Formats: sequence, C-alpha cells, structure tokens
Amino acid sequence: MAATIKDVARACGVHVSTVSRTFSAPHLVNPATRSRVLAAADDLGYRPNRAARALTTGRTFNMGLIVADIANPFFPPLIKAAQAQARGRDYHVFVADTDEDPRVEEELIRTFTKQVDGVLLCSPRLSNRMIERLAEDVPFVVVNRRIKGMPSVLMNVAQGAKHALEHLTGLGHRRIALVSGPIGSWTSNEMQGVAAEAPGLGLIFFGPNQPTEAGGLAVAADVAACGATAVLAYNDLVALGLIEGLSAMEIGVPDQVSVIGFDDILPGRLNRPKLTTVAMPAAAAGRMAVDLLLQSGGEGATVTLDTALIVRESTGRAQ
Amino acid sequence: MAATIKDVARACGVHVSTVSRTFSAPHLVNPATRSRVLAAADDLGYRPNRAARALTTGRTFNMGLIVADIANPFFPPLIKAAQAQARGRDYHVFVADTDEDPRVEEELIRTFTKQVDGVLLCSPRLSNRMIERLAEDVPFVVVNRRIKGMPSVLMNVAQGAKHALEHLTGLGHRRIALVSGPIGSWTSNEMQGVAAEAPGLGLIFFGPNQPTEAGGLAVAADVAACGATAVLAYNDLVALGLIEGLSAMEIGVPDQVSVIGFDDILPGRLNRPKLTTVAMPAAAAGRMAVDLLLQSGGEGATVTLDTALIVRESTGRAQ
DNA sequence: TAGCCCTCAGCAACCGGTTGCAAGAACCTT
DNA sequence: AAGGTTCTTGCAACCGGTTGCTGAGGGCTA
Repeated sequence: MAATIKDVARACGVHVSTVSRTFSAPHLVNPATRSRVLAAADDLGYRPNRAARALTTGRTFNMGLIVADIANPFFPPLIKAAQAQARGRDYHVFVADTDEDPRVEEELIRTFTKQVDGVLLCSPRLSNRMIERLAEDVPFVVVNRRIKGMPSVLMNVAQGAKHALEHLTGLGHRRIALVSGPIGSWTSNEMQGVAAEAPGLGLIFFGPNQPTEAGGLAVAADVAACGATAVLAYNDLVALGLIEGLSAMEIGVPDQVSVIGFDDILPGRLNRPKLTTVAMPAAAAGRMAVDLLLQSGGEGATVTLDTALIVRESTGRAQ
Repeated sequence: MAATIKDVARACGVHVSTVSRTFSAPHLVNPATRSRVLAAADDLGYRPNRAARALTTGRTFNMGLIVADIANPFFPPLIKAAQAQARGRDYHVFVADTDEDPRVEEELIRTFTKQVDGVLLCSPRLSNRMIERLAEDVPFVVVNRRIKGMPSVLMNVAQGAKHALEHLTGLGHRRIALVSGPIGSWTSNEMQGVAAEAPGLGLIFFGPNQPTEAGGLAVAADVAACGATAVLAYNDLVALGLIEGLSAMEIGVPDQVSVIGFDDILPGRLNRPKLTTVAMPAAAAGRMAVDLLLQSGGEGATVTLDTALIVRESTGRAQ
C-alpha cells in the first residue's frame, strides 16, 4: 500500500498536522523538523493524496476538457494548448470525448463534478438550458457557443466566411454552394448568418451534414448537380470528402470547382490539391479557455478570436 | 453550494448512513424510506461526491489514459474504443497528453494516482525501470511496450513489417530503405528486428527520426540519395512527409519509389497517392487494455494483436 | 526578572461519504 | 408466551488530509 500522512508522522515522531503543513504551508514549520519530515516522506515514497486534499480544500488543481470527437483533427491543437497553459498554472487537464452524444456529454460533466475545479466545454452538443443547469454544480468555460452569463471563447467564423466569399468572388465565382454541418453548431449558425447577408450572390445551401469526410462525400453529388463553381464547406474534413467525391465524378478541383474548408487541419495541408481553408485559432482558444476558467469570478467574459483565410491550391479562377 | 448527504438526511429526518445506503446498497433500506430519500435527493439535486466516496471505498470508477501525442491520428481510435469499452463497464476514461516528454509523463501518472483505479499507458516514453517503480502506486496496463510482470497489449509489428517487405520484394524491389522512429519505441525496435532477420535484402537503415510528417520530410533527401527503390516508414505521418519530400525533388511515388507506412490513419487514406500501409489494431488495443486493467489481479498477461497490410497506391513495381 | 511577543507543534473538528456493529421492532415458530 | 429471525435504522469510527485554536518554550525588551 502507498504510504499515508500517518505513516510519515509515525516514522518521524510528529503529529500528522505537522506533516500536512510541511507540504501545504512549509513556512509554518521549523526548518529542522521540516527536513526530518521530508526525509521520512522521501524514504517512504509518500505523496499527498490529491483527492483527499481536495475534500477539505475544495480545490483539485485539475480541470476537465470535453470534446465531441477527439478524432476530429481540429481538437488536438486546442487540447495541447490548453494542457500546456494549465501546466504553467500548476493545473492538469483531463480530456474526455462524448462521441457526439449529448447524454454522454451530460454524464461526463457529472463525473467531472467535484473531481475537477472546472470544465472546458468545447463545441457542446447539449442545449443551453441544460448547460446552465449543470453550471450550478461545476464552473464552465464554453468554447464555440455563446451562453449568456457564462464565460465563453468564440471564433470569428463570420469574418472568416466573409473573407472566403470575397476570395471566391474575386476569382469570378458567382454561384457558390454552402455545405453546413450539424444543427446547432456554432460554425453552422455563423455560416448561415453570412449567407443571409450576402443575397447578391448565388448561394446554395446544403445541410445539415455530418462534420466528417463521409458527410462531404455524401453531399458531393448534390453539389455537383447544382451547378456551383465553388463550395464553402463546414470544415476541412467535409471539404476533403467533397473533393474526394468530386474527383470520383471526374470533376477537377480547382479547375472546375473551387473548394474552401474551415479549421486548417493537417490532412488538408497534406492533401493534393492542398486545401484552401479558414484557419481557426484553436490553440489560442485552448489557452484562453484555461485562463478564463482560472480567472473567472463567475462572470461571463466573452472572448472572440480572429480567423484567417489561408489560400492554397484548392481554389482557382472560375471558368 | 451543491447539496451533500447531510442536507438530504436532514431534509427527510433520517440518518446520513441511511441516505448513503439508499444509493450504494438500496436493498438494505426499507422501500418506503428509500423513496422518501430519493424524493428529497431529487428535490435538492443531490449527487454523491465521487471523490469522497473513493476515499473510503478505494474505487473511483475512472481510469487514466496517457498518450505521447494526442495529435497523432493513430491514437484517437484507440482512445475512443477504450472510452466506449470502459463506459460499458461503468467506468470513465480521462485522457492526458505528455507532449512526448517523459517528465510530464511521470507527473501525469503521479497526478492520476488515487484519482483513478488504473492507468493505460500508451507508447510510453519512460524507462521500464521507472514504470515499474510507479506501478507500486497505481495499476498499469502498458500498450506498445513489453514489461515483465506487467499486463501489456502489443501489436504484431514484426509480422506487419514482414508482410510489407514480402509485398515489396514481390514487386521486384531489392534495395529498401528502413526509416525508423524515436529511440526506444516498440515499433522501431520491432522493425529493426525484422531488418536484422532479412539480411538477403539490401536494407538501408535511417534513424532515429521524429515520428511526424516533419521527420519524414527531413529524411527524404537522404533516402533519395541512397538509391533505394522502396521505403518502409515508421508510421504514416513519416511516410506522408517522405512522399512530400520526394515529390519536391521530382521523384514520383510509386513510379520511381514505393512507400509503405504504419498505422492506417485518415490522412493516409485521403492522400494522393493513397498510402499503402500496415494497419494497426488500435481500437482493439484500446478495448483490450481496458479489459486487462479491470480483470488484472495484478498478473501481467500479455496480449499480442495482429496487424494487416493494406495495399493502396503508394507501392508499385520496381523499375 | 517580569512581561510580552513570536515560533512552532499538537489537538480536534471537519470535508463527504462508507460500513461494521448493535439495538429496537416486527414477525415467526413451537 | 418465550425465544429466535429478519428487517431496518442509528451510532460511531474511518478514509487521508487540512486548519483554527491552544499552549509550551524561547528570545527579546524594559
């Protein structure tokens, strides 16, 4: 069995409270005693039990991070940045994946409650109402969702979509397909907003779709049939699926159809043609979310991060 | 504040132990009392504090999963499978990323200790000795590493490499480059083992390398210079980097050089040419690791899972 | 040397639950 | 009706720490 505080106390003939203070308030214990305790602790391989400590202090020094799909390459940079930022603040991040299932999401949040000091909720699938209810039990920072009174980190998708559309119109495209993602997703909503504001263009809307390669593949035929010369896709995975599907129909990208994605994930950079995309500030969002969680006196600061259009090879002049 | 067991006890005029039993041993409490307690609990929004419970029971019903790099597409399928399997056993999985840093790995393990019932250590970067020491404090299952007396899940890389080499020799290749990964990695070791056993072939060894696209890119020039007509790469990322680097030198794949990777990740499937690769049983490994952790009476069962060569477009006949 | 302050260690209550033990009540048995 | 079960609940110790309070001892000042 692992050594407890009592073992250490017994080993050096001192009360447990002294051992406790040696670790959590060293300045309150005499240097000589302190080193005796430390020696004994080291000898026994003692490590404070963080869960037990949390019981009295109310702080665990770890935070939860919940994503809908860890296999989506969009998340890893966000996760890594959050972990790095947290580490710098003496915190640890526990990641969990909901498999796009709201029930799993709720269960995970409940599991995290009391085991972490707060939860970073990335691209949640739960309803706002549910999130607000759960927030009574554990502090949240929400990424990619705006909930009144709750700290949130947003990405300026509207701006990115606007730049993307400008890029396409600049290349002469007039008939543009908009391939959205799941219902209720932040990016989808923003994309639709932009579409609504650009009535001069011939925008054709396709959705909802799965936010994956398969989703893009599935919608490719419809897109081809609609006669659009360019496509703005929900994310890079969808864009890649779309390109895959178009190629299968002998439709060349970007020669016949231009395609733009969102996220700037690795497979897009490796793809032929290299994907033109709207880069999302995922890493910055991860860092910011951690900071908001640690700062938040509970008030709901909202941070919006800018996106950037990255022009590569999947867009070209309209025929 | 969240309601505690005391609040519930007070609310329905019953002792805390009765409330406790209502949740953890319902058959020991009178149905009438039980429903009163449940009603009060529901009313107050009471949820048992899992950390506090773990303090006395010694079981948290969650497990840790540590990977070297969550951004490596090899891991998500493993993680998702492990989470699904654990969920079926009433467990939850907390994932953490070590950033390829052994010190971070150690720290994470220490953090997990006492907050989880066991840790799945995937492709660890720590030394065997260190892992054995840490195993005194928390049960492990190790994936992609053989440690005597410790439950481990291995992938039959040697078999995969052999099949890959046979495929290449079948296509007429006689001069084959072996591009390995980081020192101490299971796959690298196994690959070297196979190389040693195939002295008839002209195998040229390159390593160690970073297990990423950048690693492949960096070694591309050397590989081109050595005159090999085929390459067996440490993993798909390296293979993709290699293809990228070769293309930049106007060396066509598979026309001039054939390339095989390991892992079968998404970017490889999307790549042009589609990558020929040795598929790793990542999902099966995740499930198996969970099962081993929950079964293990501590004995070190070792499970080896088979790999499969998937021939796509990046390999072809030798010139 | 008395009086005072400061340092440092022990005591004990507490965090939110769990669980072995015991006792009261209700129900049987003979 | 006495004695034995079974069911249900309360009591209290315990898990591994933390922390406010108390008080002994030492050093300092006047």
